Amino acid sequence: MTTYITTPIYYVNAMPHLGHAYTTIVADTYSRFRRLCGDDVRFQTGTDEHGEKIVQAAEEQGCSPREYVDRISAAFQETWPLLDVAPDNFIRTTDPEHIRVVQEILQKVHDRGDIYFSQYSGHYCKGCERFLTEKELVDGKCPDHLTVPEEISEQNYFFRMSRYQDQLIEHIRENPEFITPERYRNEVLSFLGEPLEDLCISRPTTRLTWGIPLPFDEKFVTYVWFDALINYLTGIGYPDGPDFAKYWSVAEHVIAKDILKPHAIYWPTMILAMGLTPYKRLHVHGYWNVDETKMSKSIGNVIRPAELVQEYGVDTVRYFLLREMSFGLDSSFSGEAIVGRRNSDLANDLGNLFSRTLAMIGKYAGGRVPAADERSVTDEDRALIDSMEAMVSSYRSSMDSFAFHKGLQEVWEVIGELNRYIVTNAPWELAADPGGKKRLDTVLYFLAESLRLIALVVRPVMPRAADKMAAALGLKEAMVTATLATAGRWGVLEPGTGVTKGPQLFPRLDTGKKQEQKKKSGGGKQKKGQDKKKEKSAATMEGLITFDQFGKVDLRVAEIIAAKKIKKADKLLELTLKAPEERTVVAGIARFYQPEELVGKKVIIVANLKPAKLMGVTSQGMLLAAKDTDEQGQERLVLATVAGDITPGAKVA
RNA sequence: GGCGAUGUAGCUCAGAUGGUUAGAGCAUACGGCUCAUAUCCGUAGUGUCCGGGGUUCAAUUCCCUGCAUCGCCA
Repeated sequence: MTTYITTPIYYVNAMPHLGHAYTTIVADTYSRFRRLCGDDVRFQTGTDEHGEKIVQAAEEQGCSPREYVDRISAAFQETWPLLDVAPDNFIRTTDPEHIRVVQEILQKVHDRGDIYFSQYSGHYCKGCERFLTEKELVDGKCPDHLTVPEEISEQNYFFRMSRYQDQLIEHIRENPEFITPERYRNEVLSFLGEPLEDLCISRPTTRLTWGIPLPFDEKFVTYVWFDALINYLTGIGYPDGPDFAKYWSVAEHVIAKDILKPHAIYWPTMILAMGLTPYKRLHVHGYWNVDETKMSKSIGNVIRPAELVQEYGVDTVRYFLLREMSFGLDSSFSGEAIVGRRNSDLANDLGNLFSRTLAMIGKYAGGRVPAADERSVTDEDRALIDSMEAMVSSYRSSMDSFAFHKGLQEVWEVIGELNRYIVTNAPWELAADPGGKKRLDTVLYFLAESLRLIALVVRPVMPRAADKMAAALGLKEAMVTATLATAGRWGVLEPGTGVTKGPQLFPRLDTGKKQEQKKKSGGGKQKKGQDKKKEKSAATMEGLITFDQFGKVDLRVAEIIAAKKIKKADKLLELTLKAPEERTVVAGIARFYQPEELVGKKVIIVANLKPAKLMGVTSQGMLLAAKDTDEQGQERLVLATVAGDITPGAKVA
């Protein structure tokens, strides 16, 4: 079998973020899974580098488009190894070979009569890089960019997409797996219920030069999609590379839902126009919401993959992303959720299972996997074999249909079963019983063999952890690179194999606070309930607040326009602030600041603090200030302020 | 405005061609074990299955309607 899996090529107007990481980890995991199934796999990702926005971004940074795209593209290429993502090919739309093939295809489609020249005019929004319809305008402005679009009349080349509409509808109807999950297939079909408009595929060089020139008209360059989508072909050597036919016939694309239309409609019609067969499957996933709001640069909650890996480790990040999101739906991302998964699924369930099993083989069997004794195999043991084999097969079908969350859930079900198996068989009791040796050996073999299977199926998701597991189990290189066909069944582990416990697979993630608490309790045994409770609440509370909670605090810059002492209060000053409305705030800073030196200062206030009456004056908010004690034991206090000039009332966040 | 989806335990979600006690994980409470990463195992609880109406012997499940959220389209 052969597999060709792709991510979209990422537009280089942004640095890699969580969304990019998820799509790419999905594709990487799938490629590793197919290799585990013994497939010949080709996995491709890359960057999309042409277009107006790139020119603008480059200008803003004072460099050439070329320099700019090289830099951002490099950032993507450097990110993937950090996530243990290993593509076979990284393609760039500025690669000479790509450019050559795009031109070849344009010429071909043009020759077939599917590209025509036409004039039109409309409201062009630079921010959107497209023409807006009358109805889209709000007060004559682009609703997204709040700018008045330019009236542009121009001639351009169009791709006759409409010609392939019926053929596409038929293809989607006949191939239920063409677009998955089903909701997106329905969405596409519903969109195709209306007549398709032809696709504008060019930009005049008077307006844009950073693009691929049309081979049949040098006064135009190719517009984004026609250039970008073709990467899926150029990356495998279209039209006559030796591997092209082999990989194209099994092509699968992974995308986020925001680029469904280009991939489910533009792309297949383009392929049909070239005389090729459409890709095999399109897998559409949802968004990660970060702390209840969508990820967005302006809110500042962009998650950087590299930072995540540094904080939680690559295996935990990969596991979390794949386990937490039902493929196709949106999910929420939070530090709390990732720590929860790490501690309960990875540390408590899986890590501890390995730890206890390997420790027992060390202690009770001299560190070598004992042979199972045929005659002491029980019904429960046979049921365990059934469970393990059933797990491998359902895991396989879940992973194959991109239900990663389900596949992992199935693996964790047998992990739970194994933890129960240990308790019911109590190897420590068998070890204490002089006649329990044979049964003990059997139980230990069953555990070790089960762990081997778990290490095998977990590999596509957590390659590093799988390596550690394999090493701990003393597996030979051949077993490490084994496939499900050769190693995905019971009884492969050879008795006598030497195991080593090694370091913890997944140490529990503690917070500083929790560790402090541990020290305070002196490590001594306390009343169990109490102690446990404290530990747990410390772990969940962590002393951290969510972005939402922080967002509730309305911090603003305020200018002090008047200040006076409050009679009979030696610490308090009554301040009149502009923020931007006028308000009165009472501040306990009289010992550190004279009223006159404060006027004109721009300070930071909490604007939505519940008003309070101090010495008869109502205070609407509070000032932020830092306080400490100097070497002489003198208290010092300094008001928090802003580093540059800014309008009173400006929000601080 | 049109089309569609979703609304189930504190949280994240699964589920039933309509049929006696509606599920899982996490969280919570209690108990047990000691091989293990203060881990593991067991027990317990909670739900007007979004509101209202209808069909039916019977609806959370089907139909209609309302509300809320979201998506696509215009």
